[in-house]
Amino acid sequence: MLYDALIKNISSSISLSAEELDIFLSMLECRTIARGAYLLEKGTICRHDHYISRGLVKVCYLDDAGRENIIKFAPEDWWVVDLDSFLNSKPAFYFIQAIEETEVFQLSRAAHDRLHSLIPQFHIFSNMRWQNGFIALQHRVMQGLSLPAEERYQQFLQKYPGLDQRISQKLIASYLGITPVFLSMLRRKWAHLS
Amino acid sequence: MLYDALIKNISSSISLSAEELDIFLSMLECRTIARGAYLLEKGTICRHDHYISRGLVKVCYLDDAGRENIIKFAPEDWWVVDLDSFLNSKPAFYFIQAIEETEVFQLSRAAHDRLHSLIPQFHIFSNMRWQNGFIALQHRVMQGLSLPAEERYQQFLQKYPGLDQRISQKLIASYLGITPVFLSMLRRKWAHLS
DNA sequence: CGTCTATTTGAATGTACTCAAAAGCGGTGG
DNA sequence: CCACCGCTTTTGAGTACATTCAAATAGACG
Repeated sequence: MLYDALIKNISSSISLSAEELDIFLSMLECRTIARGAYLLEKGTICRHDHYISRGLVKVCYLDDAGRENIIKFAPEDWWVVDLDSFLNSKPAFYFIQAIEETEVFQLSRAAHDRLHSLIPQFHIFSNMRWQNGFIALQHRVMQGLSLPAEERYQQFLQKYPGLDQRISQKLIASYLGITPVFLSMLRRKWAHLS
Repeated sequence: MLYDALIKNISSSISLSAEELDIFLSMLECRTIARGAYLLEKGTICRHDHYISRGLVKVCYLDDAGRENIIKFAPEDWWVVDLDSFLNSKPAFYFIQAIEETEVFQLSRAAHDRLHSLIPQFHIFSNMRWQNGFIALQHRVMQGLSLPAEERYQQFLQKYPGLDQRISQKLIASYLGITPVFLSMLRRKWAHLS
């Protein structure tokens, strides 16, 4: 069924009754966005939380020099939002763009709030989500500080298995915080060694 | 009073009744640790969540080369824990050490769980804490990827006002992900420019 | 087939590191 | 009070990692 993966996703942290599940599902809007289209544009307010049911998006920001930096990929079964913008109704610092044609279930801020007050279990779900998100992100800070690009690439492969086959090197380089030119040089070196 | 700052800290996200506050405070243990002593040692399980009421600690890990890297400072009024270790009873990857003589209020995992089931508002508090933590950390990932050391230093000053006066350059360098030698060179350059 | 973008390659440059040594500074004991 | 010890900071030289700019090549898409 359409919602199978999402239900499984939610159920890994909380157990909802059939009615509660219905309430939750009824709040979702389904949307399909084309390759290259934006789920969130920089400077606008992030009005929805998104669950990716099919496809792939990237979360990016532009640095002072105008270069695009990818802070996260979200393939199937990932949740994605600009948290600061969503919670605090601030203009988004990040933008979210589809790398492939993507299908999302989205939850508005109003629905999100209603959900938490109607079904307190969702507080637990949110807790899990952001605590785990924090742990994963801390791990990434650590890598960024101490590992050379070569090992960050390995970590990328671990975190997003198979994703290297789905996206361009340019995007991988942007995620790793190096230039595509330098990534290309590394790959040549690796090819030579094997 | 002893708990004033802590109560204010909690009250910024939730409103507790006097009884609830009593329950919370009664669960805390107060502890003083000497300069250089450990609040958490690498490899042991992080059994407490800590609120720093006085002093200053650092959260670090050792990289493959055995170098110490600081991922966060926690001065007065900050909370600090190795979340992954605390939640999942894993051996801690990080260690937490006092830079100055430090006084903490600590909450055991059992107390933490009891608190959340007795007073559901604490779910909201945790949510706030980790969502805000996530936002701040994401900001740090971003810096690590795209900003040069010089601008990371500026961000450090903003995040921890006055802390540069309290700690050695060695520690700042470790937080910024550069060597003390290189930081010293930067400072010479800055002094020359002004 | 032609156009647009991604990737590769090369050369020159810049940023940050290592190693080594000297200088500064704070605390301790005689 | 001074001398010494250990640790931090500074300085210098040489090196490694990653960047920029530019140009050539390869791929993808209409």
